[in-house]
Amino acid sequence: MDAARRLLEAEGPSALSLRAVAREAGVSPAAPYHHFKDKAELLDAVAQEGWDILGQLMQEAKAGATGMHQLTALGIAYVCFARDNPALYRVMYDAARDKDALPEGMQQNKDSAYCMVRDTMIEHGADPTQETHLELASVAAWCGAHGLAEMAGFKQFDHLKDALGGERAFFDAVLSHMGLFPKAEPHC
Amino acid sequence: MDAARRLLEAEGPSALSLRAVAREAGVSPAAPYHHFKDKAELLDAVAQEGWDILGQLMQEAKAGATGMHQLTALGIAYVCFARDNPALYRVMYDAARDKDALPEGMQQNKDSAYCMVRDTMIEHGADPTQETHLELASVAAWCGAHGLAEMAGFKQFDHLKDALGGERAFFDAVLSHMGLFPKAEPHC
DNA sequence: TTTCATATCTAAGCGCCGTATAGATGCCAT
DNA sequence: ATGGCATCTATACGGCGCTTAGATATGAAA
Repeated sequence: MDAARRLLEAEGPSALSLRAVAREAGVSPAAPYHHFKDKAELLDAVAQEGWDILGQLMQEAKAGATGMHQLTALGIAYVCFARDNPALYRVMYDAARDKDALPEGMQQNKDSAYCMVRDTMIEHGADPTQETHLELASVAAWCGAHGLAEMAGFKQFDHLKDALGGERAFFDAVLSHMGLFPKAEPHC
Repeated sequence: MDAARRLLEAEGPSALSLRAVAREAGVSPAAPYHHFKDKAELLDAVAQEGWDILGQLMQEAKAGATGMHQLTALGIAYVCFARDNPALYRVMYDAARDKDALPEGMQQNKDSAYCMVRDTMIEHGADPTQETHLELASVAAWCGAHGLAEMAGFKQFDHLKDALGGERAFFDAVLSHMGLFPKAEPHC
């Protein structure tokens, strides 16, 4: 898995073949099959690690903000993670797509990130008895952040980033345009 | 390209190999190379067709709504397209990602869809002189719709769809939670 | 009508991929 | 000392993207 993460960072997701991972780890092409059922299971494990790391980053971001700004901090942390680890982020979503159910650990890590959004909304005014409305708001926030995360790297937006004074400001502006994220404090 | 589209619908994007396309078309594995430089170029062509179709659907959706609801109609049309053509939608974004510049025709088709959002905002009150704000709003709407489009198929949301009385209502609710899309009219 | 360029295709092969099988090696508890 | 277990290798199969070399048809020019 170390080899897989190394390869992913260095060469991107298209270079992440089982054989390449084995080469990087210095073992034969068949060796990984004694640890993972198939390639998908290896990718699942990498993805789960990714959700774990993302969860920690979001936790830290939340701790570094106050009030409703915590929500924006979560969103920014989410998008920055995707920008800094584009290949890993894609593996994480590829693993989640086209699957009836996620592997246990991955579902847990993913849920914990989602629940952080939900909990933050409750802590700052959302009515926890209006379950449907609360979930909708969380899902909308998640969708918005995910959409921005996927597009964050598009060259098309470079002039907007410049006009706003940086990528960070761009993320903040887009998120705050979606009703759910208040404009962030200027620091960090 | 007909063979490619057929395969894409029938077997999903992972089955879309050049050789499979050639088989489906009834020619040798090398034949496609006389029409496309490589596999990516074939996928680009398929993606461009996809943007074209999506643009038409959005145009029709806009024509079928009035006032600010046109914006929601665009969003719903976008998300429904992704739900009905998940494999094609992925090819479209995979072709757009990891590329410095899109092929000419694809960029045009993609821009025309984007401009429809922008224009609709201007037609219904957005100030066209505030260029940056206008673009931000359009980008935010695009991100939100894309995020929802990618997650539309997640099993996790099934209970929400049920609670709201259908997928369509779910899309509408999520989009309207993002500040930019007013709640749609009940029909269609 | 012959000739020749062009478009389209096939056949064969390269190296890489995911995966399966069979067997080797080392370690640890009995 | 022995047997089970975890880990690994060697080898092979078919599919993949792609390349090269050569075949076939078509249509314009001579």
